[in-house]
Amino acid sequence: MSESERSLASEELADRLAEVFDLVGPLYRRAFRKVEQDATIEGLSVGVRAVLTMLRDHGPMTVPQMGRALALSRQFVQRMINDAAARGLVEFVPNPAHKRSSLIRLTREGRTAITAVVDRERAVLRQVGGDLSGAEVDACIRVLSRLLRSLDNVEIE
Amino acid sequence: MSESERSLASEELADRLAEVFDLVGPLYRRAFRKVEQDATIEGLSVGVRAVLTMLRDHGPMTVPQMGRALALSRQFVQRMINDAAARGLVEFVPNPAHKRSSLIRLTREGRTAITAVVDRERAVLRQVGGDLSGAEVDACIRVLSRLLRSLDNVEIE
DNA sequence: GAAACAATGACACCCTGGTTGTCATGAACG
DNA sequence: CGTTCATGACAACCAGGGTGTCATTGTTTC
Repeated sequence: MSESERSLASEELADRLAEVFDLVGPLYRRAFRKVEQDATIEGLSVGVRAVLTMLRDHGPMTVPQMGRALALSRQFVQRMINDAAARGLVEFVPNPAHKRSSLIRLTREGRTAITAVVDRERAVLRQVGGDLSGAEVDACIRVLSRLLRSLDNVEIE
Repeated sequence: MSESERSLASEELADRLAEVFDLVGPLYRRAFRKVEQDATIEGLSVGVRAVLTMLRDHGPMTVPQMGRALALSRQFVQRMINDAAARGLVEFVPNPAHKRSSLIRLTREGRTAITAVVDRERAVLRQVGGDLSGAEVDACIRVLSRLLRSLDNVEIE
């Protein structure tokens, strides 16, 4: 592959990736509203919903860890966690690694609540799937993950 | 494929799609910040940037059309457009179809500004592309489009 | 053509997600 | 140790974005 061909290809790829970003905005907003409608039934704000799902999929973690994983400021996550803790959805357990920063763990109530929300969302997604193949969805996940990781380094370079 | 197999498959597909959504949130936030840093150089807010790209890719459209396309309220889009118009980035041209609602069109200044922003973003994306294949990106676009469309109907059904 | 209805623009108000800044404290590490 | 780094707590603030309302102008239907 010649130099010009390569740059042409990466040129076009960049265009397609831009298209991906153009989809992410609207998709985020629509999903946001859907989640908002949906999670408020359990009395969860969008922010709380996000941290609870994180804990559900990832097991106990510290607040700063979650902030990084969700691309949210640690202070914001802290607020969400404090809120969740005040409602008994989440509890603090000692962290063997860092003594100051305790691990956050779902309580049984928390697990119940977030599971209810997520299950309801999954029910919607099941009908959505339609003719999408597993391979396509996998590719999508790979592309998005890659984009996510690359935006991490934006400030560094 | 038996009934149980099909439902198993759609069950699993739903899980993967949920994964996609979990990526959309962080990705949106990171991209948002990147755009913020980037577009403020031209003095464009994120909202203005969104409507200008829309006009750039799609040609002249009315405010309500853009609202639907971007999953934003028509009032919000209107504000962005008025803002853009006040700075001469955009102009109103008579709409043959609807007499009240004029078409919004990029001015030359607007095109210049948005092109500068988008080009700078593309430069970043070019390096990001890496080992992603065109097919993967296409699949990603298809999946996201599908999700977007399906969330449209959420309130209807 | 008039009357009813739908869509647009304009303006005001509000909510909340999310950041930044600061400070004090406790951990890690030379 | 002293210093530096990470965490929690709290406050202030910003801006994206929605909703509600009104007047106006189209559009439609009888």
